[in-house]
Amino acid sequence: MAKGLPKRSEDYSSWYNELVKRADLAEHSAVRGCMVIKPYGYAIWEKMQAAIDKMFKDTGHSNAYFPLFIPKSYLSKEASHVEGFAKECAVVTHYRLKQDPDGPGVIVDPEAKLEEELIVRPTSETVIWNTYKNWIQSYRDLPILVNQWANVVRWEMRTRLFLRTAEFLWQEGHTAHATKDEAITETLQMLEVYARFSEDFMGVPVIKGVKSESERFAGAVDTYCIEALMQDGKALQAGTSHFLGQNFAKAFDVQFANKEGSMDYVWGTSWGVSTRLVGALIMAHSDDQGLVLPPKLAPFEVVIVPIFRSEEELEQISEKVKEYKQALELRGITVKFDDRDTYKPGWKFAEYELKGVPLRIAIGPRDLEQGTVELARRDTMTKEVVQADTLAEYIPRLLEDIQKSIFEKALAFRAENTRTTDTYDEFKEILDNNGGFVLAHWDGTATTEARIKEETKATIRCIPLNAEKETGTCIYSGNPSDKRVIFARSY
RNA sequence: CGGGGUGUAGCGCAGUCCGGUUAGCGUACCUGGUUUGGGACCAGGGGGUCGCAGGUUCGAAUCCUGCCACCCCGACCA
Repeated sequence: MAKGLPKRSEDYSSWYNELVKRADLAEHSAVRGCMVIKPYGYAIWEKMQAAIDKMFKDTGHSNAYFPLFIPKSYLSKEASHVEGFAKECAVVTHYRLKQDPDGPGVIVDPEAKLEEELIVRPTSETVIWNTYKNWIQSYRDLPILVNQWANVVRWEMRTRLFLRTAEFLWQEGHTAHATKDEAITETLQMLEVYARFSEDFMGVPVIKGVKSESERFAGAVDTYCIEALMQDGKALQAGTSHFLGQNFAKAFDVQFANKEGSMDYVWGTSWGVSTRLVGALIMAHSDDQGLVLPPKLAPFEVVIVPIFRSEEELEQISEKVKEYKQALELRGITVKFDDRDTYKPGWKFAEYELKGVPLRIAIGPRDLEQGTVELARRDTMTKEVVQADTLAEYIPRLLEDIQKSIFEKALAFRAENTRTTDTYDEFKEILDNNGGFVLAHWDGTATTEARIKEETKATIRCIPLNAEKETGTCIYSGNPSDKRVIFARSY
């Protein structure tokens, strides 16, 4: 039977790629480095968007939209920002095509060269700050709390479905504030929003922290992040929130008259999460059977599979199913009834397991007689027969339980794969044998960080916000350190 | 851009070393029948510029030359 996925434990990479394709989430496009997100995969992203967007609205943010193209000169206004992004940008140089005089097809019209090249946005700080300059005169215009849902392009050399593609979908929030404190508060608030989303909706536990200087966003004063651990022991940065200081305000000359009547530069933040979260979701929970989706993000939470021999039997079942389905939908549960006669029940079972549907109800003649249904949980792969009239009551609780236990399983996995060490030898041994997060002392220098990265491929994922003060010595240099940081190999 | 690999039916592959009828297998697809509580079975059927271009040869998926594409590992990164 050639239907199974590659084993997760044997070849994580193939397992992931196969799963993404077989669960109908996405595929590589013919266009270099780009991805086609298929309807089922996109439905998950839409669920994420809806939940995240609501959290933004609840914290006072509004959506807006800024241009896809950035004039080259904008990008060069903030020195470190350019340096960070210049290498990976797509550039528009012409605005017209014409018939090829030497044959069929079209060529770029050399007459139609742009005066100034346009960069396809890799991120929008520059266009947005250029716009904010016109929006802000006085402290009364502040704060500006804006988010945009958009696509961005980064010409990555190597791509992986959802985790790294040349074009990806994301949201980027860009806020402007009158004071430093307010901007920092905003930065941390949004980090908290991301952490809550990840844990409460995705069921993925994360560590909140701040990036070391070398991992910092180009143009930021501080980059905060949430770091998640995948099942292969590698870390994944799931979201970032940047305190920009006055860097972009200075680069774009965004000043305002403060209460005291003097001019001051605006303080900024930016923060984002992307379709990479779908990748995180897949890698955090799925198994050899396929995807495991937390109910809150599943395109549908329950699938009903009828088991029938004849048209009449299907009709009888369908009648009951309509009843059950309605009762569940009244409770806000999304239900899909798959009454196709072109696929057999066993095939459907396997298919919905591959797609990670949290709960499956099977109902056949036997159940009709006894007023029962068979309930199967995707996360634990357990089955039980329950009285149909208890469903409306029982399923909402069960879904909550699934949501919770998926998170707890991931949390337990992280706990098992988080280790503490004080020696470099053990550090290397842990990375090679177990992977996962390694808590170790670091002397705070970029040199040490770079050496460790070079020798072990592990990077400092973050300096945890809740790190306890603890004196120790750097595992690499032996120099003093006052707290442990998190190392891991990462995506 | 460096190192390795692969291009043959929608997908996965064999065949290439050592050239030889009509290019094959699994799966998917279509038709008919029997089936249906864990990816059904039987029978029949359709589907191929063998990555592209050129060359060698009576004859090329197979040998030679050039090109292209994709994948994996590295550098870059949400």
